[in-house]
Parts: sequence; C-alpha cells; structure tokens
Amino acid sequence: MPKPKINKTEYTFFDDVYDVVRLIPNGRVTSYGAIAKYLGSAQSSRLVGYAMNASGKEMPEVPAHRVVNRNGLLTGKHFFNNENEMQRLLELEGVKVKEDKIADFKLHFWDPILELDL
DNA sequence: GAGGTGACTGCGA
DNA sequence: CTCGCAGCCACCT
Repeated sequence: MPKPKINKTEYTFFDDVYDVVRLIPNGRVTSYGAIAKYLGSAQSSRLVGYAMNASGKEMPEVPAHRVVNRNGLLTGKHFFNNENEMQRLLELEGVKVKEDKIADFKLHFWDPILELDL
C-alpha cells in the first residue's frame, strides 16, 4: 500500500526541475547547470541531476533525455532502461548524437533563462 | 536526528 | 591537452 507522502514540503526543488525540463521544446536540449541557474541555484547543479534520478517515477514523464551536462555528454544515458534509449530519443527529435555526445550542442542548446526570460 | 549520496560545475596544476 | 579536487544542497537510509 503506497503511502501518500504528502507530509514532505508542499514545494520541492525537484518539482521545479521537472517543470523546467518539461518546458524544453522538442529537438532542444539543455544542461543541468542552466536549469540550476534558472532556479536560482547555479551552484546546485548536482541537485538537478539528482532530481532527474527520480524523474523516472514522475508523472507525466519527464524528458530527461533532453538534459545533459555542460559538455553535451549523455551522462545520464546509463539511467535509462537501455543506454541507447536516450540517444535514440534525441535522434528521433532531430538531435544528432556522436560518441554519447550531442553534435552541435550549442545549436540545440535551450537556455531557460534566455527562452523563458525570467 | 545524523550521515551519506550524486544524471554537475569551475578552477587549479 | 588531461586529471584531480572542493563546493553545493535536497533527498534517502
């Protein structure tokens, strides 16, 4: 019997991360640091990655494959059901992946700070 | 309640 | 150029 788990803070950093990730347009990618900075915690980029760890059980599904590290490296591909799943999803959206890295990362980069213009 | 963890980042050697 | 180290903070055990 799953517990409600509502006793935790009504608002969490994770939820904010998921929200931003879900705003990433199709065929675009961003970095953990960009999201962290957008949330006002540029130094907490780790939390973003940590949040993605739990994104798999989040609903609706969070396009975690659109989030990579600052180098455009698919650091989280190992966390998907299949390693190739992350790359496949990206290529499916028109993002070319080379050696587990996003080709023309800058070109596909989506900065929430610029796009959402906080 | 305390301790450990991590899908990161930036800077120094 | 590559490699290593420290900071950072919410979540989990």
